[in-house]
Parts: sequence; structure tokens; C-alpha cells
Amino acid sequence: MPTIKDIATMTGFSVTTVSRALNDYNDVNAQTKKKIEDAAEKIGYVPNILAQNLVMKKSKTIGILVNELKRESSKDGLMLEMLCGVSDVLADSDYEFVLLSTSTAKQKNKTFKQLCEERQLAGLIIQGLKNDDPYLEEIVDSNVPCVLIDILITNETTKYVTSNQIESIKDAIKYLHRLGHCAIAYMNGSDGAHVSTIRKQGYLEALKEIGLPAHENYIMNGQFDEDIAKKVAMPFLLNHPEVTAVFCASDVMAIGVLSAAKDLSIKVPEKLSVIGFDNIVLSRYSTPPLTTISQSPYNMAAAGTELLTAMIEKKQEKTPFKILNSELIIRESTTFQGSV
Amino acid sequence: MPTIKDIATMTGFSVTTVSRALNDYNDVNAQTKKKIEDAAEKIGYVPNILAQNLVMKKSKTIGILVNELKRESSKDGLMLEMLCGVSDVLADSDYEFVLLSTSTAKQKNKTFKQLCEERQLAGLIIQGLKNDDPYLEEIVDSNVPCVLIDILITNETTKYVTSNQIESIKDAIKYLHRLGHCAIAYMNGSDGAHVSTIRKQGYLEALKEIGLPAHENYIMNGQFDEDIAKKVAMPFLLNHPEVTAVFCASDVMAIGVLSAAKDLSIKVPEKLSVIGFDNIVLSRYSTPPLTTISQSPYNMAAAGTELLTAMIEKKQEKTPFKILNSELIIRESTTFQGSV
DNA sequence: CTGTTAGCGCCTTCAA
DNA sequence: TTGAAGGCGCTAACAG
Repeated sequence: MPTIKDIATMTGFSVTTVSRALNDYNDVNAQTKKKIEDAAEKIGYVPNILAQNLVMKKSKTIGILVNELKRESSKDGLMLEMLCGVSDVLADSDYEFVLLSTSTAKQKNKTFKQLCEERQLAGLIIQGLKNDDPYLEEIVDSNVPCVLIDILITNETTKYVTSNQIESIKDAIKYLHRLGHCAIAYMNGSDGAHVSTIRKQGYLEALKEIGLPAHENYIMNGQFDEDIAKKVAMPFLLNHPEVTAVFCASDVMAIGVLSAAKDLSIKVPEKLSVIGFDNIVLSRYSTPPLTTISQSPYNMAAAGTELLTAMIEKKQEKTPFKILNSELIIRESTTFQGSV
Repeated sequence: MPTIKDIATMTGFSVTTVSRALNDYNDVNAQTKKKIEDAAEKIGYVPNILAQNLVMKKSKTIGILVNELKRESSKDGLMLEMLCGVSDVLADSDYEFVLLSTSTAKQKNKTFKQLCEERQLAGLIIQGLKNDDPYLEEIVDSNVPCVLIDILITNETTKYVTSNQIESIKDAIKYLHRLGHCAIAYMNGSDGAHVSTIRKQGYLEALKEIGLPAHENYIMNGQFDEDIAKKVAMPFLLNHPEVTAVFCASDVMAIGVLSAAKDLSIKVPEKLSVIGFDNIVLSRYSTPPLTTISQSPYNMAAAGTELLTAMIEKKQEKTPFKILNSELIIRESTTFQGSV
């Protein structure tokens, strides 16, 4: 593996000059530069990123921190879409990214600070952390540039990107109301997740604005899991025949509800309207195809990455956050109340 | 960020001793070691991986090299499952992984060797490369430990993991034959992909063993894409009413065929049996649910990771490859020929 | 415009 | 059992 030293001896210049030539310093003679570049090319020189980072005390590596890398999340393609978003934005920069999960980090007894320091991470994109994740506090306190996805915290080194999901959820609930639904249940996700809080808030605000009462027992919790959602929905639907619509905080749970309804011979959408959230691939293929809210994880990740690199490079961005559009997508799992 | 130097001054020992104590050398006084460890603990010392790697001239980082990180692949959850497999195996080691794609590497004009050298990668897991990918040759030539997924090449530093997919495909075709199907078409994936070659081979061998003729024009190519598969299948099904079954090299394409059949009012499975490959999440939810071949990308990645770390650590594994089981999963997209 | 000197944080001879 | 010295590959003052 050739180094700048090799180039130096080859060309007769000093290591310093070689370094400067290769890094496009403007105080290098054009001829010299050319010679050095040719030599580098010739021996197939590649800068040793490790050495560079060591001496510069910072890397061009961005960490993508998620709560956990789990197989079930292949059901929704959310994680992968996010990765693509980050990857695409980073593709024509010289940044790279590593995937980190808090679960394995904790398993290895590493604090957030350690996580960043050991690889000299330039910044992090953080997604899917629970509200009570101890890392969250550390993140906020630290001076490592971070962009949070769907967690609304900002400070000097912390920005976030989210979507107008509350508005979209209100749209969804109001849409149901316009269809004649007055008893609308809500299937929430894991209590700890930030999005659960927000989405529930959207649901409650919508009811209020419409003038519908908020029954606490109309709120189920499916832990963002299809099977759990199904298990919870079964008795609920049996005990609440008056409920004609269910709004779910994720498509995966909505599919669980669809399955529960099927088992109970409750026709969707004729007897029960169901709305999901995420617009995952599956939602287009379910029976019936799901009405849902689309919030592009790809775009959010891409926007977050731009926000992050700007922060790292100290470009002054005025906004400490970005809010993307989410929107209601009407498919076939919703219809007029009592349409049969 | 505290360094061993800090620990050295704190404890009064030299950096050398600190380094040795922290790295569990057995020539350090137990008391000394204890003191040093306590001090390290106290100031929250984290070894600088970059510096470690630089001086040791190798890292504990494994690269996962894929052809491309593209959004469409969130349709099947294959990539994510693989990541999980690698991640889980690596979780209780001190290895880490980075995601690399040949497409962005090429975009940045990097050779495979450069890719490895600039980060001092310990080894790579490689998946989804095209047959004609120039990197493939480099990989084989290089002396970096590599594990290939579904690409059957071995040498001193190259092993692979695959599944008995040919057998499973034969099972599938023979199963169709037992159901009375004699005109069985095949939808292949991108020509360049190694798995396309293999799967097509399985199809052809099966026909031979059964004693069915192999019509070249019964072989379509859907490029592993739902829409393309659909577009290709439409005219094919119209022009070949005698074909009663289609075996597809991927579930995604099978779903395209399902869609084509629907548009043409060809009932599946009554008039047309369809089999896919991969057992993706979607295949359970399609209408009808797909008969398919299950080959666990999670297990393959996990096995590959173990193979790789063993190679890196020079543990003598006898086998230069691992072959996992794949199996036919019968669902509702297949039935007796002319069952109506 | 170029070279000298001095590290970044760590590990590894070698000598004590 | 410990320490001093040297160097991994690179960049960053500071002189000239």
C-alpha cells in the first residue's frame, strides 16, 4: 500500500509538499503538482482515511443510529428507505456512513459519547429512539452535530426533521367523519416512541376539532406489531360494535386490524373503515388496499443528511429543523359509514 | 477525549504499560493493571479505534458490499434481513461493519483494493454483484478475506455461502408437473446476476429430469422488477394460452405476473399456477398468497459472517463454503392444471 | 513555493 | 515487570 512517503521519494519532493499537492492547496507550483499527481496515479495511491482522521481529529463518517436492527422491520421498508436516502445524498460527497444501534452499543456498555469518539464521528442521524432512551439525553447534551428524525428537539448542535403528520392525521380523522363515522378508535404504537405521542395527539386534537368525544377506551396499543395489533383488536371489535372506523399509527398494525376483522367476519370497508400510517409497500397489496398516510422516510433521511452535513461544515442554515409533507392516500379500506 | 497518555500521567506509569494493561498483556503486575483499569474507568477512556487501526495496520471493520442501495429493494426485505444477520452475529464480537456499494464506489473511481485499503477493512461480505462486475475479478485476485453470497467462487481468501436453490427449484417444477402442468414457463431475472444463471439452470435441469421439452421461448426476462415482469408476461400469456404455469426467479416478478394475469382475467391458480422465489413478506399477502421458495437471507448473511470472521482470525475451517437449506413453500397460487 | 519539525493516539520492539 | 524510543500515514504550523 503506497503512501505519500513513497510519492515523496519518487518525485524528490517532501512529504509535506506531496500532501499539499494532493489536497489541492493553492500554494503548490502547478508543475510540481502535476508531477506529484502523476506519480500518485501511477502507483495507485489511496489516502489512508484512518491516518487522515487521526491527525485531523475528525472523520467524514456519519453514524446512523437506530434503536435496534431487527428482522421484523423488513416488513415495512422504512429502515432501508432511510438508508437509501442517506446514501444517495452522501454519494457525491466524501462522507461515508456507518450503521449503529443503541441496543448493541448498550450491550457493549458504550455511552453515546464513546460511540462518537471511538470513531471520531462527524455527526449522527438518529431515528426510532424511545423517549426514555438514556442516549437521548446524552445526545442533546453532547456537542456532536445530530439530526433527529421525528423527535422534536433542537439546540446548538441538534436539529430535526419531521413531517406535518399531525395535520395529516387530522385530515384522516376528519375524512372519516365526513364519511359519517362518529365512533373512531385509535390503535397506538409503543408508548415509548416519540411518534406514538405525536400521532395520538393528532388523533385527539382531531376529535376535539370535530366535536367528537374522546373515549379513553377507544385507544388501543398494538406496539407497532401486526400480531399484537390483531390480538388487541379482536376483543375490542367484539366489545365495541358501535365502532365503525379504526385509525392506526402504522400500516403494519392496520394490517393486523384487517386480519382481526376478517377473522370476525367484519367486512372492510363496508362495516369497518381502517386507516394506516406509513404507506409501506404492503399497504398497496393488502386486501383491501389500505387508506394510509404517506410520509417518505427516504426524503426525511435525505433532508436530514443535508441538514447534518451543513451543520458539520458550519454552513449557516437558518432553520433548526425541516418539516416535510405527509399526506393522506385514499385507497379501498375506507368508505361511508354503514355503506351496505 | 482522554487518551492513554492521560491515564499514564494519572497513574504514574508509562504509556507503554498502560497500553499493555488495557490490552490484557500478561506481563503486567495485577495491582498495576487494576490501578490503570480503574483510572481508565474513572475518566471514561475509550480507545481511539482510528489510532489503533493505523498502528496495527488493520481494522476490525467488515465491509458489506452490495451492487447498489436502491429504494426498490425495500419491496423485498432481503437487504435488511442480510444486514440483520450480519449485525446479530457481529453484536457480541468487537467487529463492526460498514455498508458499501459498488455503484457509488465506481462513481468515486475507486478500485476494490482502494476500497479495502482506505479503511483497512478486515474483510468483506459481498452480495448481489453482477457476473460481469469488474470488482468480482479484483476480489478473487485480492488477498482480502471475502465471503460471497450466492456466487460460487472459492480460493485462499474467498469463500461463499449459498443454498440448495437448484434442488428447491427442481422440487417446485416437479411439484407443478405432478399437478398436471406440462407447459411451464420461466421468468428469469437480470442476465448479469449470478442467481439468474443458477435458477435458470435449475429450471432447465428439472424439465430434463421430468422429460419435458425446454422451449427457449418459454423463458422470459423480468429483470427482477415487478413492472417489467408484468409487461413481459402480458403478451406472453396472450400468445401462449397453452402455458398453465409460470415459475419466477423472484417473488417480486411473480407478483408482476399475478398482476398481468389479473388484467387479462386469467384466474390464478385455476387457470394459471404461479411460483415465486424468496418468500418475501409480500408473498404472504398477495392475492392469492404465493407459492414460493424460501431461502433465508438472514441465515445466509449470518453464516457468511461467521465464515468471514473465522477466516480473518485464521481459524482453520475445513469447508470453503456453506450451503443452507432452501425449501418450497406451498400456498395458494398453485393448483391442479385445469382445476376448474 | 517548499522543506523542517512536530505531533495525532496507539502499539511494539528492545533494553533495563 | 516496566519504560524509552520509534513509527503507523498523515497534516499543520513555521521558517526559509
